[in-house]
Amino acid sequence: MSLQNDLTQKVIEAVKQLYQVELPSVEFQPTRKDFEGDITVVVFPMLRHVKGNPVQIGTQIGEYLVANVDEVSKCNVVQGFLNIVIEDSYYLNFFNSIFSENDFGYVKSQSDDAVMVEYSSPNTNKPLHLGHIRNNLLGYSVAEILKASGKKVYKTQIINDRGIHICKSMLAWQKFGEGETPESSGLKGDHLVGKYYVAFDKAYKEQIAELVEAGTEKEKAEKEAPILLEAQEMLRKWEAGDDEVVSLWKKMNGWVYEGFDVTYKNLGVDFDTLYYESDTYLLGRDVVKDGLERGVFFKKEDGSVWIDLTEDGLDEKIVLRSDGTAVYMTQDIGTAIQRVTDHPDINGMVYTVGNEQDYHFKVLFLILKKLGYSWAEQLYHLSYGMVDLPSGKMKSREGTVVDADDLIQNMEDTAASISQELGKLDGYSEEEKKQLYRTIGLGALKYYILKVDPKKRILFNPEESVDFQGNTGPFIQYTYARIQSILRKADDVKSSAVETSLELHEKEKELLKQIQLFPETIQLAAENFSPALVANYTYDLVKEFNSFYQQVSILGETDEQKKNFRVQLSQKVGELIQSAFRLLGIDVPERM
RNA sequence: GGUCGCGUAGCUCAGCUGGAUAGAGCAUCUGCCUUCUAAGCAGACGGUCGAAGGUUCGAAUCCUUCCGCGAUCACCA
Repeated sequence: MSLQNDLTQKVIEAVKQLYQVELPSVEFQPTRKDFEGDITVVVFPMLRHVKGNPVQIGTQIGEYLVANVDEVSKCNVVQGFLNIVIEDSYYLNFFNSIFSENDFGYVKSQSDDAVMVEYSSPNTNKPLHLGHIRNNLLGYSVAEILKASGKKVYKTQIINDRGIHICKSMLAWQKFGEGETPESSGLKGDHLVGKYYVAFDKAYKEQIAELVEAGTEKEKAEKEAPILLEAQEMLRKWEAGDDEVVSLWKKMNGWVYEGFDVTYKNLGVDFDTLYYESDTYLLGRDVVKDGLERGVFFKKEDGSVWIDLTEDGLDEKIVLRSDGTAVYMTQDIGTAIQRVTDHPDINGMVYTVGNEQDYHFKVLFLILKKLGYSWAEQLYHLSYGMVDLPSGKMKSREGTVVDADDLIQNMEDTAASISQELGKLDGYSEEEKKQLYRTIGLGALKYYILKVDPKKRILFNPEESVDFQGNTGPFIQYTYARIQSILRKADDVKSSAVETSLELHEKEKELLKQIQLFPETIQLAAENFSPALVANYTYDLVKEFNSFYQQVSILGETDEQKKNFRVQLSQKVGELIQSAFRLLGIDVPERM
């Protein structure tokens, strides 16, 4: 029951009365700041149904609305735009109706269907970096937004714990590690394993160079370097279940998981269920065999199995090797089906994976559709742009990465030094301060990443670092802290309803309009899988509040009614900031 | 070469699926702290929305072509 719906009916009614024509719809937009009014009806589209000049039509409709709709106090027409002024009492009524509502804007009833959101899904041979951070923040936030829009959500990740990459780390550790453990070296587990991944690559490159020196062709050398052959042998042993290899694998993966857990905790992300590639990599083969019988797939002479997607504008794609083993695609088919088996209420999945895999997911979704799964219509690849450095792509092997743990620490340090300079934290214990620096540092980082459209690539310049002023997380957190300060001083916040006869200040009215937009913002963000919409909404809200705060005295107001309303309004804005930021996984501070 | 994505102020980004004079932040410059937190507010400066056509009363937004950047086209994952 929004104002717009009401007005739509009234405008249709007006046109029917005036011109005996039934309009299919009415187009609205917020009134531009330079004109008087709150909401604007665009007259132009009506010209298809009503003959006449737009100004005249607008004027007549406006007169009708003023006469027949209580909330409309006056109207004016500029060109083909009918600007409508809404009564203050309408906004005050709206405010009263939501004031005591918790989590205003969230849909509280939960759908029966569930959505599974996959994100993170790292390899277990190296620590997480800035690219993973974008992935994690996006996935987590989209999951929270979907929840707030009324969906049941499972958060998951598939951990790529097997394959040649982890064997490389294992082998290098065996060769050069001398028994080093996280305990013995004090190194975080994932960093320790990553160190040996880099060591492997170094040794591998040296061997290639030696072979080339001795006259081998480069391409051949890359395939025949002894250390690579050893790693491949190790993978074969792992697949055969060799005790020694498997136990080393378990040990080193264990170190990595401990390290990841710390990073996830620092980032504030979590998962409901986990899948491990070592459990799922064999899945999918039966499905392919079944699909082969049903003619979805076809077999080539060498025994490999393919799907022909040329009619869909794609190519042929392999789904089973000639030796009968699974490829990446087979696995993903199997895993998807497994997930629905495990959680029968799933009707839809979101895969948070970089845009370099656009093609893979296009194919995957198409295959699942062709296999006839009803839920295959509800799959979405949350594709995001890479995070690049000024020097180019990040590469773990070459050490040109922005490490996740380092970056988080960095942000906290910056927050700490700014905070200390400002010196507003008298009375805070060291522990409280540390907590606050973390809140602000992470707030800056998370907002910085989430405010941009997922599709766009981000160029991250470590030198310039992330801002703390302007359109940033700390700016919004600061506004929240200010509001809390007011609320602490206004010890007697009345929860009683506000008199609807109050005359609104322009800034108050703008704030109320912005508040009204929150529910639809959440829905829009959910439909578009875009945390950026929530971030930008919050920024607009906060800007509006700061402007209000600057121009209007809250606690200094002598009229008790007005003062009480302003305090209540501030409180509500604070709550909104908090719940919007919760959707982004960002905390808000009581002081800063 | 085929396919997909991106291109808006010096820099970083918005622009609600076609509406009025394209908006913010950073940077530069100017004001505002004996009054609720100046990580703030108010203002100035800054644009042929990559280019050219087309559709429309109306285009940054939709269509076509071209240019630039990126990704992808593996019996790797």
